[in-house]
Amino acid sequence: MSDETSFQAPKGTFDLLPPDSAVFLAVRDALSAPARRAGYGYVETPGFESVGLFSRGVGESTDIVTKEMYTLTTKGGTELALRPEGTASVLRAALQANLHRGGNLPVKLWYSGSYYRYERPQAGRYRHFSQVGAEAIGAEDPLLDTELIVLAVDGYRSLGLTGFRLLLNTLGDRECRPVYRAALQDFLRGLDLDEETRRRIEINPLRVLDDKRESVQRQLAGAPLIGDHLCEACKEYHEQVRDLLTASGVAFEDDPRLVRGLDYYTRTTFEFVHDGLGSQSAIGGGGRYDGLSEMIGGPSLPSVGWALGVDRTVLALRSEGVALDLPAATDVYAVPMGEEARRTLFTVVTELRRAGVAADMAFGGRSVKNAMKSANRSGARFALIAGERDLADGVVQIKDLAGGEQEPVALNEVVAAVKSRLG
RNA sequence: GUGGGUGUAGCUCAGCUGGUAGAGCACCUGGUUGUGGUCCAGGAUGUCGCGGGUUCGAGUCCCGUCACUCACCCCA
Repeated sequence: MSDETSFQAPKGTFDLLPPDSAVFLAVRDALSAPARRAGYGYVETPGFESVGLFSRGVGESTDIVTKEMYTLTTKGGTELALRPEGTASVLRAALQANLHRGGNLPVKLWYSGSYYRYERPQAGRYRHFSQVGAEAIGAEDPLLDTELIVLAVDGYRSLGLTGFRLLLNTLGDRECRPVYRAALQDFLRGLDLDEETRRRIEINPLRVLDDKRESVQRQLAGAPLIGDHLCEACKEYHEQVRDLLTASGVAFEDDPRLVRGLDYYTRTTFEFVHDGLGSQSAIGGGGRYDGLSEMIGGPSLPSVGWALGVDRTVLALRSEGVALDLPAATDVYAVPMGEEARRTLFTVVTELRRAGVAADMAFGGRSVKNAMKSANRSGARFALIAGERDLADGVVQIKDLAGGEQEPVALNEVVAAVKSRLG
């Protein structure tokens, strides 16, 4: 569009710029706050990992691994991939640092960052996106599954989001899932499906269940469901999760077709969906992954976690018309008239900042009218105005920008006066 | 990977069956020689995405191309 530069953000990416960027920061903060209050510690892992971590962890048969990864080969020949999701990396980091041997399981971690998938962009789906995640590693306890779900719900609610639903399912474990898988395959092989889907039946038949094409869904009407094939342990576990959620005041919908796109999930899976994202619907999702640690070479560490989409949550908020109540970035804006005033007010602004007051001023020798306009736009509650006459009297004018009242304050009392007015 | 839609001022968009470009908002100046937000008056702004074709003449029609966008697929 613009000829100002010949470069633009790569396809499927977007820049976060003021003032909207403040909303993203606030959403990121709000989504992680419940986890931070619940004993989850911050973890940060590299933006790229060995390709093998994802192909083994996320699953060879998933679309994420087969066609959506950005891969690269280092000069030394190492195959790396930009991370398409967070769980595998976080578990790898925990294993590498032996966090699970500290004796206090589960290891609870939260994180936030950028993820990359090579897909065709569309509303709510980007090649570079942002998630907040939380993982509880090394404990098998329905309370923990419930805790995570509650934390996510609290995060959404704290933002004022109301139009989301929680879909819940269980995928069974290594006992009952293979039996179900075989039964499902038998059923699916008898259907009229395209080539790629037939291939999927052999590799990951559960994924066929959440195919959204109507031609496929119509044929799935009589498909065997995991619920009828669960072993006693899984059935019991799932019932407990359901009861605990209800007791926690969290509404959910049982969705026996909910599979999710990553292979590592076992037992509890869940997804937060919202209707305001165009064709995309998930604003967050997660589940239990009791076998993942072993899949990437670690010990048995039953775990559960989720990832919440920051961009998608912002879209969901917009679609609901929710405006976050963000405080103005600037409390006080200084408007100097003349060179001496510029120096004096700069000193005052610096003092204010050091005293913890968000302060800014007009730079570049602009006209008073212009500078006052900037003061107004900054959202500041007060303007500090000073020219030769004021400085001669040893004062600056402090003006309430909402009401318009203005009064002089002695230079050496400005910080105290501002602080008392700001409350 | 496969389809559809759209590219005109900083932004959102209008521009009829082709006659050489407009609105609102934003911006700038002045009314207010040291004061914003309201009001009034005035002002600047476009290779009409790019390339080619048809035509006396193309923002408008045709072809190509690029970009953006929505959907399939997939997921946060």
